[in-house]
Amino acid sequence: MTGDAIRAALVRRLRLTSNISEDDIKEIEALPISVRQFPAEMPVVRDGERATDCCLIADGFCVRSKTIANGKRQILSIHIPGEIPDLMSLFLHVMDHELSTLTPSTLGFISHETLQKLHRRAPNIAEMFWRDTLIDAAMFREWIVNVGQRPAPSRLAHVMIELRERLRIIGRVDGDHFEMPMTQEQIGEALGITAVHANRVIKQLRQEGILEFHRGRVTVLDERKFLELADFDDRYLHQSPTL
DNA sequence: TCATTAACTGAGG
DNA sequence: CCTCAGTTAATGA
Repeated sequence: MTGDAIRAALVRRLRLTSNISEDDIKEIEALPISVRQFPAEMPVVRDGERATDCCLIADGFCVRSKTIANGKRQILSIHIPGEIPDLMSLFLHVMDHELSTLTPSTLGFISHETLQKLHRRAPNIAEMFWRDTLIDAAMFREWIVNVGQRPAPSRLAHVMIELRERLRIIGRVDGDHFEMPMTQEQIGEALGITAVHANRVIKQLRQEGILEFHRGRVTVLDERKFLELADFDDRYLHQSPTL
């Protein structure tokens, strides 16, 4: 995949989630990007590392996570093509968590220097990145509520629906199914439960006729029950651009 | 390797 | 007594 295709992934998302102008699109299309391929389950930026670039996902799924002293890992967020998961490293240079791939991924790296110059030159783009970062924080608040307060089946349904609604924006929901390329171990790490319990929860949703989950693909069988279980309100995603 | 399930255990309501 | 969830272990795809 070329730099052009990677910039296109970002532009596509910004067109759908913000009021980006044609001039600003030209700015983004002129950004120097270095492209790198990563295999599945590979760290991209490690906890404690000093980042010099921000990472734009062109293709693949990534997660942000933290690992505690006893080795247990908490997955904090899931990221999809068109997103810049470590945008905050532009101002918080030393990573306080890890970014890693879930699937083989094509990533574009934009230097902090380039982005800082862009911020000064194009305040509208700076505002869009501000907005992205605030939405990121809103998603973390929702994640905390999810893991801290919802029962496990609702936790799973909520994470699934959030992922689906974000995939929908980039045109990656196909009818009643969408990709969630995670093992049950990883789902457990996202929900704060063991892999065995994640399996029990999936089994329960399957038996209740709500969904099917197989090889990283979710198929929704009963949308009404699914929504009710997830207790999902998309307000926190702030999807429509401010008008 | 990952998914599945049973059996047992304990916390907590 | 019931539900939820961790642990362990066996087995299947």
